[in-house]
Amino acid sequence: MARPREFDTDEALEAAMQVFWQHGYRAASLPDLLDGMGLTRGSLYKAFRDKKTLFLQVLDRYETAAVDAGVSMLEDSAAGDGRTRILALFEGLVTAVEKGDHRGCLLCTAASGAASDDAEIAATVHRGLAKLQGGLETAIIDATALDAGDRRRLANTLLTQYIGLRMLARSRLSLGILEHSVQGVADILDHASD
Amino acid sequence: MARPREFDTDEALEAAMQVFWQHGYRAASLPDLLDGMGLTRGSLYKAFRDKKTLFLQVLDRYETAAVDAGVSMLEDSAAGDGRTRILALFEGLVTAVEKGDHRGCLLCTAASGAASDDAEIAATVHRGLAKLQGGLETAIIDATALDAGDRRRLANTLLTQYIGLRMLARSRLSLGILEHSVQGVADILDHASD
DNA sequence: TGAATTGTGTAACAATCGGTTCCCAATTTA
DNA sequence: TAAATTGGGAACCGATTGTTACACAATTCA
Repeated sequence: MARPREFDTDEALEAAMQVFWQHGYRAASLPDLLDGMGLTRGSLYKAFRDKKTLFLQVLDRYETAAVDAGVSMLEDSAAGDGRTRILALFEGLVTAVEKGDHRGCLLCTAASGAASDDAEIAATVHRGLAKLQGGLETAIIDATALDAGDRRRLANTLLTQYIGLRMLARSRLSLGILEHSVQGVADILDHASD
Repeated sequence: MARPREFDTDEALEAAMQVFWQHGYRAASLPDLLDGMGLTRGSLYKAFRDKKTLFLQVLDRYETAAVDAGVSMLEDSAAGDGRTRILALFEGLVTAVEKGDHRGCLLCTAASGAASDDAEIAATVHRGLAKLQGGLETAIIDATALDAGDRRRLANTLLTQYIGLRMLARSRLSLGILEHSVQGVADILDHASD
C-alpha cells in the first residue's frame, strides 16, 4: 500500500526505554530520545504520536519485560523455595548495581517525578507495583506459615524494602547499605514466621 | 548604611523549601520560586546569588529542621525506649501522609533527581541520610541486644524502609502499604533480637 | 505507468527556561 | 545632604521545551 518503516518499532521502543530509564520522564529531552532511538522528529511523532504516548508504551514494555519477568521468577516453584526466590530478586538488584547499573526502577522514578500528576501514567505505575506485590505474596506462601494478614504485611514490607533499595541504587550514594541488604532481607524472612 | 531588607530571609528560605520540596530541584521553576517566596527576580538574585546556591541553603535548612529533629527524637532516651522512638518516627511519617502531605522526603527526591549529578548537592544529601542512619543505630542499641554488625544491618534495613515509605508517600499510590507499615516495622524490630 | 499512501527529514513554531543586567525609586546611615 | 544598599520591575540573553507543518522520497496497488 505504502512506504514501509525504515526502523524497527520494537528496537526504537527499547532504545526509548533506556533513555527514559536513565533520565526519567520529564528530564528526558526530545533530542535525547531522538539520539537514543536514532530517528528524527517527524518519524517519532508519526510513529508514536507524542512524548507522553511514547512513554506509556515504554511503561507497558517495561511492565512486560522487567516486572513480569520478576514476578514469574517469584512465582516459579521450580526456581527453589519461596525464600530462595525472594532472595534471588534482591540479589539481582544488588548485582546490577555492582555492575554499574544506577538506573534504579523506572516505575519508581516515574512515580515520584512529575509523571505522578498524570492519571494514566500513575495507573500504569500502580499496576506494575501491584503485580510485584502479588508476586512477593505468592512467594511468601511458599516460604512461611503466616496467615493472610501477616503475609500481606510482610509482602508490603518487602516491597517497600525493594523500592527503597532501587531508590538508593539510583542515588549513587554510598551509605554502605546495599552491601548487606540481602542478608537484611533474609533476616526479615527468617524471623517473620517465629 | 543602606536600605534594609523588606522581607525576612528566614521566611523566604522556608517558602523556597516548600517549593523545592513539592517540585524537586529541577522541576521548580524560577516563577514557582518567585511566587512562593513572594519576591522578584532582582531581590532573589541579590539575596541568594542563584538557584543552586538557594537550593543548597534550603537543603541546610531542611537538614537542621527536619533531619536533626528526627535524629534528636531517635536519640532522646526521655522519649521512651529505642523501640518506641523508632516506631514514633514511622508513625509520624504515616500520620503526615494521612493528613495529605505527599511531599515525601526532600533529600530522597533530590538524590534521585537531576540533583544527584551535582557533587555539592550529593554531599549534602549524603550527610543528611547518614545522620538518620546514625540516629537509628543509636536507638537500636537501646532496643535490642545485637552486636555491632547486626545492629548496623538492622539500621540499614530500617533506613531503607524509611526511604521506601517516603517514596510511596510522594507517589500518591494507594497500594495499602502505609496503613500497616508501622506494624511491619515493629515486626522487624521484635524479631531482630531472636 | 500512474495514483495513492505513508515514512523521512528539516524548518519553524510559540512558549518557557534559568540567568543576567539595567534603571530608578525607596530607605537607611554617616 | 551624600553615600550606600535594597526593591521592583522591565528587558534581554541564548538555549531549550514539545509540537506542527510541509516538501520530498519511497513503496504499493491498480
